Amino acid sequence: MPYAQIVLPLNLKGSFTYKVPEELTPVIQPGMRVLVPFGGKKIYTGIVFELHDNEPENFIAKEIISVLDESPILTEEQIQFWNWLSDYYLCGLGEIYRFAFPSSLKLESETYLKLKPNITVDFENLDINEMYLIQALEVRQLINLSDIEAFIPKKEIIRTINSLIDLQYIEIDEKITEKYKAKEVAYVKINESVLDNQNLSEILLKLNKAPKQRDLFLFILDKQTENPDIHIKKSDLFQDGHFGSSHFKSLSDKGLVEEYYMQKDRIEGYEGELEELEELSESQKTAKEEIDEAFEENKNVLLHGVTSSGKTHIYLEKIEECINEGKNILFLLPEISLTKQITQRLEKKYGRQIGFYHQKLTDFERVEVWRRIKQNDIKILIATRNALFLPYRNLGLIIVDEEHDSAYKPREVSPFFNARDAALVLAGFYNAKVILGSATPSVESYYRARKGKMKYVFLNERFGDVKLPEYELINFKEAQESKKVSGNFSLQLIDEIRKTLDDKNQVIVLHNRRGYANVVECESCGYVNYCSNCDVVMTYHKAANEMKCHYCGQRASKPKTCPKCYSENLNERGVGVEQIHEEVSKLFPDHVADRMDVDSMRKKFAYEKLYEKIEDRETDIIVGTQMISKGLDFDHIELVTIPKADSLLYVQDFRAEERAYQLITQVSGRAGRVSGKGKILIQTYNPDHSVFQLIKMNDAAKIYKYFLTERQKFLYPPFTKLVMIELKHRKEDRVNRGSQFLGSVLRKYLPEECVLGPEKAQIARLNNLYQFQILLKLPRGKNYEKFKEMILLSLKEFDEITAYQSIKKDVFVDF
DNA sequence: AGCACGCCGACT
DNA sequence: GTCGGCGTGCTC
Repeated sequence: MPYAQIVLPLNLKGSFTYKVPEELTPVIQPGMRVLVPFGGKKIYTGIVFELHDNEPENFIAKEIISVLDESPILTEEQIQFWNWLSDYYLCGLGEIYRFAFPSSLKLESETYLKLKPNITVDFENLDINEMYLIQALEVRQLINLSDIEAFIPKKEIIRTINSLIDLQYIEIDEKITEKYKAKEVAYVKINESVLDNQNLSEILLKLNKAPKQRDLFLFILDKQTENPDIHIKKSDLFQDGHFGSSHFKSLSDKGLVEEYYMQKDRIEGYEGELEELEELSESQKTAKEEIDEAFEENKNVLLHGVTSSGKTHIYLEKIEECINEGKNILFLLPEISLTKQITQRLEKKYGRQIGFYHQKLTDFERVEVWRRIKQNDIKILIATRNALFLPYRNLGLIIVDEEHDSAYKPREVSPFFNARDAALVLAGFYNAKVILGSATPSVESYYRARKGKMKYVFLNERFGDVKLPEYELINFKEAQESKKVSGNFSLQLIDEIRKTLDDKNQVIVLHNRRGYANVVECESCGYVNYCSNCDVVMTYHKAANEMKCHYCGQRASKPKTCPKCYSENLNERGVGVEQIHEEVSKLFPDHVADRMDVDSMRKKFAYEKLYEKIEDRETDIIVGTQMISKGLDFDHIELVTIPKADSLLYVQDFRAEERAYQLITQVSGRAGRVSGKGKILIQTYNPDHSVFQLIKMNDAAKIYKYFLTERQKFLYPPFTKLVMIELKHRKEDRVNRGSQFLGSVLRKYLPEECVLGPEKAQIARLNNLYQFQILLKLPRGKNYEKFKEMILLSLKEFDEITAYQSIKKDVFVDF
């Protein structure tokens, strides 16, 4: 098989064909990383996806420079998974590769070269470039590929390196990886196989000739048996000068002890005792049995458990079972800041078998987790969506917590995929099971479960007989008419808050809109402050005293007079959370009201500080955006209020009502977690709105039935498949015409009623790019695959027009 | 995606 | 006279 299909970390579709040099044919395998030249002077780390012997017809394949792995870094399951993602989400393998791998695992021209140790170079047979490079390496030891450009012509670089690697003079240095190693602390332990064999006396006998080594061995063994959960720092061994590192090295060479590296802060968490699980309540037991049944039938599970029903508890049981079967677990969360509770409970029990993987890790930390996963060193990985790409072995269970959360499919980063749906597919490749958990499942998952494609498990009670909170609707219109209001608060609402505060309990006020005022408008001439990069009005932030664009982040100072007509009558419209916070502070001057939104939480540890403040009950009222719906599990919050609930529904999105329901239900879950006397006050102009009425009834089956009926009526998912194509360009005219053209091509291949648009995007210009959208509403079922091929065909036809090539296209499947 | 090549305007 | 803007084409 002298040819290989290589995926490169570029946003190009498909793979590239390279020739496998003869000496590499015995070692190369799909899933391994290789170094390949690309486009004149660049070198990339690519991945072998396929080996074959079809000589390309239209070009001459370049040769693979070297193979970087001894065994495939991408498992077979991952290769299947990547192919699926690429097919399903219409994205390139290169994009997936880019996203999936930590950058140290895909070094490019930043890759460093070094001389092989102990070599004698025969300069006679080198050409001039090769000599330059060797000489440069003798002086500098490490050189990256870009540096080489300074003294070797670009076109000669690859050939020169190639030839020197062939001659065994130089090699690739993984310097970047090693550079980070210093940040970790070395720990030591007795080799596990030694402990298993139990033939200690034999070992000690052999060590008798080396008393220092024997003592050291015993010292480590002692510490380890004393408390198996403790980690022994390598540096501690040598502290009193009794042992030296050579003693340790000898032991390590004999295979008796080994060292391992960990981040320091990771270990500090779980020095406590092991915690046994509390027993499950009756309803939890039933739920767990239902899950067991489902797994036996090879079905995945949607665990719909109301807030505080103890879903985590059930997860823990399943995790334990899974570990006992020798399988590993992936625990997915929408964002890593939510790990607190689950981590605390798991760490006590599983200690060093837990790993974390998320967007905030440094590159080296990511590589470290890769290594540990590959070595089967992590049993439970707590992670965000980017962890779907790790080289798992033995994966037995994936838990997707808060499965409805939109953080599972962010719109900003390509490739665009929904981690929840991808997890289901990935699990399939590993023959692993999935539990999707949520108090407010997405309509799609609910439907899937109700259709029998997954098992639906409903946990309808809070743990420990705690009652669910009660909902009450306040008619703000009536309150206004009878003059029983103060600002945005009805007197009834104020009264309820006061009562709660008088009882020394805490109150949450939800207002899901950042800033102080949405718009600052000139009363004389109507001027409003637009962002210069986007077609969006800027929001006034009083706390920071500036105007902010919530889309591109641009900031500007707040005008004192109208920049157009110099009038001083600037009017603020649209209520933001800062304003609600201000009102609350004025209404309850004797109580502490804190604000929680992305703007006030930007400072380091701001979140932690506020969290503690709430925990210590130094804060009485927490005013915040949707941020407060997550992770705030406190015992003394008894009242949740939503003064301007209508704003949750005024969003132009077919999921707006679902989102509103989810947000309201999630914040509601913060109330009365212990007392069972939680109360939710929804203040609205439309108390008769179905969504509010249904929330008040607190009947999940009914509200999902309502959502599903609406979706069916207007042909939205889960009854159709949505694909959205977004086109962007700096020139409005260009992208306008381009999208018209693409629209006409799509209409040529797809049924007329399936193609909607193109239309200007809701934000017509973002970051100086004009955006147009085409929405495809496609039927589910067999035809869908055909239609998707038609989409690909249309995009290809579109790409053939050179004038449109500079238009950026993003395709969102399952929009 | 990145990069080279090539063709037009505003500068030492 | 050139520097540098970006439109276009190509990468196994």
